[in-house]
Amino acid sequence: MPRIVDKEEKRERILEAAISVFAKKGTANTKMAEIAEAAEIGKGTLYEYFQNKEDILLSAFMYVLKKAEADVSKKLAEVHEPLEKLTAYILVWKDIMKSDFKDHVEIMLDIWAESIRHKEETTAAGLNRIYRENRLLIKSILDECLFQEKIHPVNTGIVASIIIGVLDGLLLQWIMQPEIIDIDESLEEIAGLISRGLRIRER
Amino acid sequence: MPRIVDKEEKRERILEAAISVFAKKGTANTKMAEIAEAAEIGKGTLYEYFQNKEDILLSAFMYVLKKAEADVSKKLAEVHEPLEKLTAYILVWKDIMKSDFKDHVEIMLDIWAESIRHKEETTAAGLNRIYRENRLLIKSILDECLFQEKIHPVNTGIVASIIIGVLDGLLLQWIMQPEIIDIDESLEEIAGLISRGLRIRER
Amino acid sequence: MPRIVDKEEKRERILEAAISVFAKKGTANTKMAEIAEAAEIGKGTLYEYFQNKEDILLSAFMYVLKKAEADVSKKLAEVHEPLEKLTAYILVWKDIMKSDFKDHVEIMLDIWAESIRHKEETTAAGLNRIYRENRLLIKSILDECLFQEKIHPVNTGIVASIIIGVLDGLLLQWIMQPEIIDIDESLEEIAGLISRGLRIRER
Amino acid sequence: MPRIVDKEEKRERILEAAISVFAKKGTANTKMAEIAEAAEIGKGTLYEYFQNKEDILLSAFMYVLKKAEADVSKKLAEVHEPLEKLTAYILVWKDIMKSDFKDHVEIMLDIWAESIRHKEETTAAGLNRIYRENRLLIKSILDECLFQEKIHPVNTGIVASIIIGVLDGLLLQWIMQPEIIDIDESLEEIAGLISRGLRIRER
DNA sequence: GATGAATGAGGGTTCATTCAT
DNA sequence: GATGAATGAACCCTCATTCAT
Repeated sequence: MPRIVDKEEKRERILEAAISVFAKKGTANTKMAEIAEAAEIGKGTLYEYFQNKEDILLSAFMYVLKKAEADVSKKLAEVHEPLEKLTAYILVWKDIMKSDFKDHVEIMLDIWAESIRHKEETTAAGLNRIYRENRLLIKSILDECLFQEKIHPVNTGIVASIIIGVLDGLLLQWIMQPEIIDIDESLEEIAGLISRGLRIRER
Repeated sequence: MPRIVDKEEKRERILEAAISVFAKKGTANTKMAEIAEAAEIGKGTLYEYFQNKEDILLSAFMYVLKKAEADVSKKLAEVHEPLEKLTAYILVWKDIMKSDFKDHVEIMLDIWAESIRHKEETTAAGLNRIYRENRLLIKSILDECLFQEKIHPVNTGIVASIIIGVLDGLLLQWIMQPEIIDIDESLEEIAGLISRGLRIRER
Repeated sequence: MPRIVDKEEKRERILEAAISVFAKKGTANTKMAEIAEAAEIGKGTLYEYFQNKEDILLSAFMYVLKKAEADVSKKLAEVHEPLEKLTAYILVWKDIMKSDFKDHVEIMLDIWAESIRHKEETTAAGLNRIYRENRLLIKSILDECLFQEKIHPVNTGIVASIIIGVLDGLLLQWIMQPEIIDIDESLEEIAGLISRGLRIRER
Repeated sequence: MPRIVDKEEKRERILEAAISVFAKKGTANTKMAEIAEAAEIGKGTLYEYFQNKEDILLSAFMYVLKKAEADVSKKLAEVHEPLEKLTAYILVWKDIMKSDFKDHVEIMLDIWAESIRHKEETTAAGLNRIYRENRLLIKSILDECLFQEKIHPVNTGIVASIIIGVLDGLLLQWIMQPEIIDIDESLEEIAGLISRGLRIRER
């Protein structure tokens, strides 16, 4: 009997190696040989675990998102008051951003760019699903706030997009100019703005 | 000196052709031959006007930004009241987004992604300069608002980042899912949020 | 010594699997993995029974020829009159052609092509031996006919080549356009032509 | 203006180089780099004239056949008596065989083998067309012989197949064992056999 | 003995760039 | 100045073979 290998675990090891190379070189400039070298396996072995480069890229992307999603749901489950949930959501993203996600985001940009062009295909579908799910999540939190009369009446769907948008947008600026953007202070300011903009002041 | 005008004009014609191909295919998947064909010139001629592919990409990028910048300054010059300026800024971007800029943005994502990796180089420098300038522009508007006691005391630099961020972030979502994001309504809601969040209510 | 029998039998099972894959895909396009799968064994096991791909190909070829040769000698042994032997020879080949040999021939073409280039090597030697033996077989039949004054005086060696040639040639056409070539009628016509061309009419 | 090139002529130069390499190495073992080297051009240039390796192979094949076809029709045009036409047909093939066609045939075998597997595709279609056309040509000659009562009544279609078959079959044997097969004598014997087998003896 | 995970040499193809005309 | 024919470095992927278990 041949070598026994935990295929799933090795697949993840390869993905993590791939992600670090993608992040450093850019997806288009990353050679299969480099991924193999980073994963400390032979070039050919990559093809035992993935169909081709595209498949590695997509898988890396999904891998990153799954991890982030897991973080988010875990943190949100700890909070119950809806307005606090909103704040919690923003703060989880702050943590994710400040973790190794920073590297990951660099890949996501490549995939974003690619997705925009191939709007119908699987990669784009994955990204779109993520956005949709996050919008729905935030919208449901906002709806609950609204139901409990904690916030002014607003189009909660649109505000959800806006909240996601501001997180993405700040992330971009921070990635490009980390020395200029103070991510902690910025996200607190956002939380404040949203509070003041949305919350009904109790007297 | 008509020669020079001709040269410059042809360069721009090539850039516009390049942009449309970049937008359709993605910068990495765009071949020099395709740019040449779109510009209705010979492959070799490209090298009379640009040093190499990289140069075309960077030039295309700068070309797009210059146009957008010109739009912004023209519109802002028409308004004088600082809070209105803020609204005007947002609305100009709405117009830019809804114009052919949509194609351009798809290129910018590629360049964004590339810039993030080559933080020190010219391309990234260009992008960073744009962000810095826009942040400063908005900050100065906010500072004026503050000086005139139109808004609550906030860290105007950070709020500037946030405003740019939310515009970028919404743009991304809109590009990917134009049928879901209502860009007009969203931007109005943003204006509202910022108003309510910042403005000092006169009695 | 049952071990040896098992080994030999497994070898043949592998060969038959290999032949069916070679026939379907062509020798050059057949992968070792495909042979292993068809033989329902592991890839590595192939190398327990054969030195390498080349060895499998050559062995498959020899295996096919041995079976055909056995058929021919068995049938010829049943006939004794020399002119009838000639007809019998042709008819055996008709049966062989119409059996699973059709698949086998597709392999032989590959080997033919390969043999032509490596005229000195083993594969070619095998093929040449077969041709030589068959020519000699037919020549001896013809010589006997001649001795018994059943046929006109001809160069029996050359006529032997011609008879083999026409069988090969028809086989090729039939393989390629089975719906156009009626192999039964054709071979009967050949028998007729040879008869009329060679036989001395008794009065 | 760039280099001016007779594309059609260069294409043929490449084909002839390709044929000589195919003949020496076998189609499957021939590397694009080798073809390029033989044609004294760069590897990339091959792709200016052909879509891919397959295309070169098919084109080489057609090129060979076109030349042979031209030879045949030219020779047949010189003869008018139908029985002589038959002999002429056989003798032209003898000449073709003895010319550089020998190399070409080695390629044809590869294509034959490949065609047999891909019965529906273009390569096979080309080969089948050639066979059909040659069968029809010979059949029409035989039909004329029959009409002029020069030969016994036979199924001319089948006899046409047989004649082609015997030429192919002898060619194969001759290619593999040129020192054993005397192609001149063999073809004369064939002509004799056909004569005696078909011709009505005038008294 | 049997296996299939691992490998890397090798080959087809692409494409930015050059340069003769 | 303009062109596109020519080029070859570079890269993705295949697959025969090895070898640890």
